[in-house]
Amino acid sequence: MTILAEPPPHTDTLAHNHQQCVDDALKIADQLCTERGVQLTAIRQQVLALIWESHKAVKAYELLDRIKPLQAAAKPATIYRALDFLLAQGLIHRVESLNAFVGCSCSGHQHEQLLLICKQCEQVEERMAAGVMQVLAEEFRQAGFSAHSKAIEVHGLCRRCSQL
Amino acid sequence: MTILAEPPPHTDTLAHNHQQCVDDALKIADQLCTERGVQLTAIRQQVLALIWESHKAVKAYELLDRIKPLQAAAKPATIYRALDFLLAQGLIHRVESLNAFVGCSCSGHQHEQLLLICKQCEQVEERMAAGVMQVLAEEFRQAGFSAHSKAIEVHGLCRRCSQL
DNA sequence: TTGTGGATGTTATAATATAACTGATGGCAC
DNA sequence: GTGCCATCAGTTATATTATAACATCCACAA
Ligand SMILES: [Zn+2]
Ligand SMILES: [Zn+2]
Ligand SMILES: [Zn+2]
Ligand SMILES: [Zn+2]
Repeated sequence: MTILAEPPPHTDTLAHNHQQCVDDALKIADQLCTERGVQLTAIRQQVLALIWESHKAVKAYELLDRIKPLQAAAKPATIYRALDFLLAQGLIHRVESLNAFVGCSCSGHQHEQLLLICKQCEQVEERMAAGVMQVLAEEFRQAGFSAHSKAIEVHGLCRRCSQL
Repeated sequence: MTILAEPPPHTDTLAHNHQQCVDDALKIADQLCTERGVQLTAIRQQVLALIWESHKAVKAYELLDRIKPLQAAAKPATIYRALDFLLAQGLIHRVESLNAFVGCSCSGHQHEQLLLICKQCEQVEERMAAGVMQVLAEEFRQAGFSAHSKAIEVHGLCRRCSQL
C-alpha cells in the first residue's frame, strides 16, 4: 500500500483542503474493497491517487506518464486494467465527452451522476441531481425505454470561472 | 449533388418508411445550407446520406469505408471535415459515449437533445426532453454553473427490444 | 490579371484503446 | 507437499479514433 508522499504538482489547490479529498477517497476505497473482497493492489491504488491529484478529469496516457516513476514497467494495459477495476468498483467515473477519468466523490453508494465540466479550470463537479434523474426516468417511461447506464455531461463555466 | 441510388444494405428497416426519413433529412439540409449561405458539397451530402442509412450511430471509419465507392480518394480527413461541417450546421449529433455520429431528427431548429441508445438494435432515438432540460437548468443555477453544451446519453433497451 | 477564401487532396502522425499470450503469485483441495 | 486454479501483472503487437500540416484547385471579385 504505497501512497504518494509529496504534495502533487498537478493539484489545483483551491480554497478547500484538497488533501482531505484525497485521504477520504483512498480510505473509502480501501474499506470498500475490503468489504467486497476485491484487491486494491498497489497499482490500482496509485492510479486512484493520481486521479485524485486534482478535480480535473485525467487522460489514460497522462496517468501512464505519471505512474512511471512508481511503476517503471507500466504500459497502456497497466493503466487501462486499473481503470477498468476502479470503474467497476464505482471509485471513478469516465467522462465520455473527454475520454478521461475523474474520481467519484460519493464513493460507496451506487448512484447516477451529473458531471459539470468547466472549460476554463477543467475541474469536474459531480452532482447527484436526484431531480434531474427523476424527470429523466419519466422521460424513459414515456419512450418505453429501459435505461442501463447514463452519461449526463455538461460543459460550461463553473461558478469561480464565471465570476472572473 | 449525387444521392445514393440503391436501397442501402445497412438500413435496419423498421415498420416506418425510412426512405422518408432520408428524403426529409436531405431536403432540410439542402434548404438550411442555402439559407445560411454555406455549401452542402457532394462529399458533405454523401456523408450525411450515409449517416442516414439507418438510425444507428455510425463511426467515422465506417463512413470512410462506405464512401470509398463514391469518393475513391477519401481519407480520414475527408470524413472528419465533412463531420465537422455537419456538426457545425446542426445536421448531425456526435454520440460521445460511442465516438459515433447520428443524423439529427429535428434539423433546422437549434436544440439540446436526449439520446436514447439501444444496446440491442443500436438505434438512437433523439428526444427534445424539454422537461429534463428545464430541471437541468435549475440544477446549474444552483451550482452557479453556466452551461455551453450538453451531452445527455442513456444506454439501455428501446421499446421494441425490451418486448422481445 | 491577380489575389482571396473555401474546399479538398495528401502525407504523416498523434492519441486512445484492446488483444493475446506469458509469467508470477498465492490459496486451497487432495 | 503437490497439483490445480484464479487473479494479477508483464509484454508485445495492433486496432481504433482523430488531428496536423502543407499542397492544390477553383470560383469569384477587385
Ligand atoms: Zn479536493
Ligand atoms: Zn472553472
Ligand atoms: Zn427512419
Ligand atoms: Zn432496440
